[in-house]
Amino acid sequence: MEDGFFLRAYDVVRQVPAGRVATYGQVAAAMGEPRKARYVGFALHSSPGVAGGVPCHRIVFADGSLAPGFAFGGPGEQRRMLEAEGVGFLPNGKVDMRRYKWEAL
DNA sequence: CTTATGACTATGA
DNA sequence: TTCATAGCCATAA
Repeated sequence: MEDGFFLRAYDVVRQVPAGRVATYGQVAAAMGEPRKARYVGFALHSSPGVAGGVPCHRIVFADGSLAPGFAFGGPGEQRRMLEAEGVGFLPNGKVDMRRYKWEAL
């Protein structure tokens, strides 16, 4: 498996508590490189999954929308997982970032 | 070496 | 409001 950037990405994502969400850029920023938001997504694509300690379902777009098209079996699946953790969604189908956006302490 | 691509983000129409 | 485009940078060919 890839190491370095990917492992760092996993490490950051792993720090996101349940019931919280983080954006790609935010994870990248936590790694010290906010310009690599795209790689965070790419790393999550290659991630071992939730079972591997990488809750990729907690990572969303900057506007709170979920990953397009594919994901864990469908965006509906991702949303369901987040709701199961206590994350609330807005009427527009996006995560209530104002309330659930994670901040690196 | 250059070109193409991508689970992003910001900006403009 | 939604849609399209540009910029970002690592990896692959």
